[in-house]
Amino acid sequence: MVLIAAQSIVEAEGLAGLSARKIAKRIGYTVGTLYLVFRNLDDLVLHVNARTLDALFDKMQQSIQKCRQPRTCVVAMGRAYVQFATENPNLWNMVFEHQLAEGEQLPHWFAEKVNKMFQLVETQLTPLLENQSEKKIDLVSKTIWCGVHGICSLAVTGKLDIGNAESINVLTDSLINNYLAGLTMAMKGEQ
Amino acid sequence: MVLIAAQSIVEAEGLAGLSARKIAKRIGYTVGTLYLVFRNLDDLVLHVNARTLDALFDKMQQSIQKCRQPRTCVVAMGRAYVQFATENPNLWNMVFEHQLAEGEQLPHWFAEKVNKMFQLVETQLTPLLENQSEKKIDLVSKTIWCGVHGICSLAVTGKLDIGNAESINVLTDSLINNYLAGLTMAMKGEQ
DNA sequence: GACTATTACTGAACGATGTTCAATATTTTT
DNA sequence: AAAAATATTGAACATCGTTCAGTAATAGTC
Repeated sequence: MVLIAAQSIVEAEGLAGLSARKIAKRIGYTVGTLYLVFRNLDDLVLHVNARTLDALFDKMQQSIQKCRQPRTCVVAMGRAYVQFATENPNLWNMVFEHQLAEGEQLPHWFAEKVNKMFQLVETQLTPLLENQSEKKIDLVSKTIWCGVHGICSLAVTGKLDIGNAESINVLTDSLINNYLAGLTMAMKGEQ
Repeated sequence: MVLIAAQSIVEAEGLAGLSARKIAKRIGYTVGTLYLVFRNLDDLVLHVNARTLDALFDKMQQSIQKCRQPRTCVVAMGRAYVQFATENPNLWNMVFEHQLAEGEQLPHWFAEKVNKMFQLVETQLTPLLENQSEKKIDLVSKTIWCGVHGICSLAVTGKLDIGNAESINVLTDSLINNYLAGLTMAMKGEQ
């Protein structure tokens, strides 16, 4: 209940519009009750973010059902990521906007969710980088995903004038396709 | 005075640690005075961010003094961007973390500063993409810069376990070099 | 059904936040 | 010295996250 209420507030008003009293009012309870369910607001936000990551993971998994080649699968996942971010800007943004207080650190189950998503990318990339070390595969998937994330990030927050929704896809396609092209070319050169 | 005080607070404690009263105390004034200088805290943060962008621009401009080839210049700028972000994580982070209230929108002089930085990248890329349209050059420079930004963003905020400082440079180099390699290959194929 | 133990929830309180503005102090001009 | 202009204050307001003694509701036991 709390999470659903918090989620809909964030969807409408972003992290800045979220407050304990607003959540409580929406579910018909008082503020104190929230602190019987969650340690504090940080903890609550973390759990909303967990749901967002789960939803994002599902979208990305769905996106690779119909593709055959590894390269097109990675592009499909990139587009799924972009689509999710642009369709749920406030929820997606909060995952990265939110920072824990000085002493605190991310719980392990949160890092695991992020890792699970990376596995998805790595799995697709592995056949493309068959005779490469695991370290190299890790490097490549992180590079690609950081890149896609950067495009989303600047587009969604409006810090960079990227243009309409389609031009975000153009950037993403360009990034993934050319990067992978350059990479496979470099691999052939090594052999 | 206000900006310098605010800057040093953000450097030490991040945007979350910044408050009007804390700035006032540091410069020996009371809160009210701040509102005679800036419209509100958003406005103040915007001006701190402007200084950060100026400093970043300088670093990037310095970084291309010693390079000859366009490709190595772009890599040098990427590394300069990464270095600045990792050396000034809180200041750099605030530029992207901070969001204006619902109705407000970024002043034009802020967008211009961002644009000026992009010009730097585009200028370096132009000789590499000689017979390409301006639109294409724009696409390429945005793709590269979004990518580099994504790497920095996830590394600095700690959302993704990237490892030591040097491995960020490895990611950046990999991104730029392979992307540009794939791109120039595709261009040759077209001719 | 009456009594107890357990759980669920309240709402007032605390300190800190951004923001405003009448009142006061300081400086400059006449 | 008086007047005008500028600079600064500090108390007030609404809102925020967070806590916790106290009350209400439920479940369990005899």
